[in-house]
Amino acid sequence: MGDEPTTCRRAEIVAAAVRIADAEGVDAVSMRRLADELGVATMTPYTHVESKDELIDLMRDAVAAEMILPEPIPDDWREALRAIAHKTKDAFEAHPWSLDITSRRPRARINRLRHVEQSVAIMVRLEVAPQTGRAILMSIDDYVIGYCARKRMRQRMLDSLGAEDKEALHSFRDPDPEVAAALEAGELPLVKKITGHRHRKHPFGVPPDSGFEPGLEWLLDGIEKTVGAPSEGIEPGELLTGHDELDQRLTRIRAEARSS
Amino acid sequence: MGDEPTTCRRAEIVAAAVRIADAEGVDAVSMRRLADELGVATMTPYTHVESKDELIDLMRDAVAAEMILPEPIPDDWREALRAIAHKTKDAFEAHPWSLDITSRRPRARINRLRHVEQSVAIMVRLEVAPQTGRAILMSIDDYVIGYCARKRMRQRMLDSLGAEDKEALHSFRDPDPEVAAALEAGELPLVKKITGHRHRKHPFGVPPDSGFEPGLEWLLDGIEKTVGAPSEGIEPGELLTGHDELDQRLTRIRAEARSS
DNA sequence: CAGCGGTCCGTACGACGTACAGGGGAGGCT
DNA sequence: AGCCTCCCCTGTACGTCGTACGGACCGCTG
Repeated sequence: MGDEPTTCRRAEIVAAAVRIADAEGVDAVSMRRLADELGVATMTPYTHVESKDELIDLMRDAVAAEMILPEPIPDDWREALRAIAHKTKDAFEAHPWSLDITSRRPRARINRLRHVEQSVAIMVRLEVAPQTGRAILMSIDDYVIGYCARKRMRQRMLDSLGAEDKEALHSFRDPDPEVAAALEAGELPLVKKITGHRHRKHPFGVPPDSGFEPGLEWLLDGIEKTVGAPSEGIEPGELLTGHDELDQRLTRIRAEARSS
Repeated sequence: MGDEPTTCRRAEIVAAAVRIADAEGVDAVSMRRLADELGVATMTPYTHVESKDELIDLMRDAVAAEMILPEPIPDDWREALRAIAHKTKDAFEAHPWSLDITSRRPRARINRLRHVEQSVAIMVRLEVAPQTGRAILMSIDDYVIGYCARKRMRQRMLDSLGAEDKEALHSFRDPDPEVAAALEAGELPLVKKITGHRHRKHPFGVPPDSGFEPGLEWLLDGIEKTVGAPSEGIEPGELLTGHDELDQRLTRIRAEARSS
């Protein structure tokens, strides 16, 4: 008992996969390439990893490890949430591929849970209602994820423009026939104005990123308005429980367990 | 001139692809399956669509079409932004697969531009500084995307739990050896409390969704604080221009075009 | 009539995820 | 010692994917 067996092997495999993804993009991560990287036969990784799907899940959790804030966490709730948000953003930006892949059967893994633990700890000190605490954490997470995802797409747009630049003239007037027609027809006047009325450069510019901070601060401002008037205190154990179906089931099961 | 050729064929192909994705998931969308759906040979769709990558881009733009708000747009900026945000969320939720796929070379397509046009129109009436307007739109977009992406992942977690339920006992004690060990060792006390201390059910519950509205309203609250004190008026054409590299280049090019 | 551009088809190739049937070595039994 | 069992590793093989390519057909214009 307590042998913790495959763990270190898994960790090596995942680390190799992350290394490949960082260096060559996530498309380069195939089981064969991964096995090569590890110096083993093609099928060997399957001894430690259930499927490629699980590998993806583990790779994403490896990124989640970098979202964990080093202690001590700031006392001020706003500063603490901001720090976590930035740390999360940095992790995504360091491994942008993690936004391009999704596991078909994701599970709660250790590093994501550690991340949750940290966040919940902040809410517990805040003493807001459970639902409010949940909503605060999730809204911030959502914003961060969305920001990183959109920024990632923006980067890809720039990359593909850059690639087409080399082909010179071709890129000028090959936006998309529908778009060109719409611009010509006077639909999209604002877009047209914004991107320049002549087809200089790509007929649409990729708008500059307006940054991470403004949205985050607005969100925190809005939250502060709510938190300013705190409701009754909470039992931490209630923090993530609520009133959807699964949750009711879990609550019921737990109650039964307690009474038996 | 003005023959608008392949458009309708492309539209049919994309519509078929969307139909398959809605009914059977994106993984079912292969070029062979798509060709079957259309009653043509495997390679025929390639006559109208450059690659599968472009198909993905077009499929996502098809979803973007559903983000467009029917006129008239509310006069109140806050109500208008809220309406667009909800419409966007609804579109993603109607086609959740669009969050699972990414085109490697995305381009600005007609429906996304129409969506941008609508959003920008609201900002123009607001008369905030260009950078502010951009930041407002992007922060809301980011939040919506993040919310939908996270909700999507949550759904998949529930699905896979449901699938494992059928396998009865197996699902109870097979969370992830690392997670089990951490819970046992007293790391993650809050997570443990939240999810029930015994391994009844999965040792972690999937927390209930706290909903779309709270975060959106907080964000709007924060924005309202900024908008309340408007800066100098703007020229709409400047709205999406700013100070990153690409943008400076575009601005310069436009200035040259104007002075010549 | 020939030529040509656009649409459609069939075959074929390389890469992918992974099922499956073995091989070999370490540890616990008799 | 001999044997059995379990685990880690391996090689081959199958089905599916995206798509390159060469050719067939069809309605133009010359």
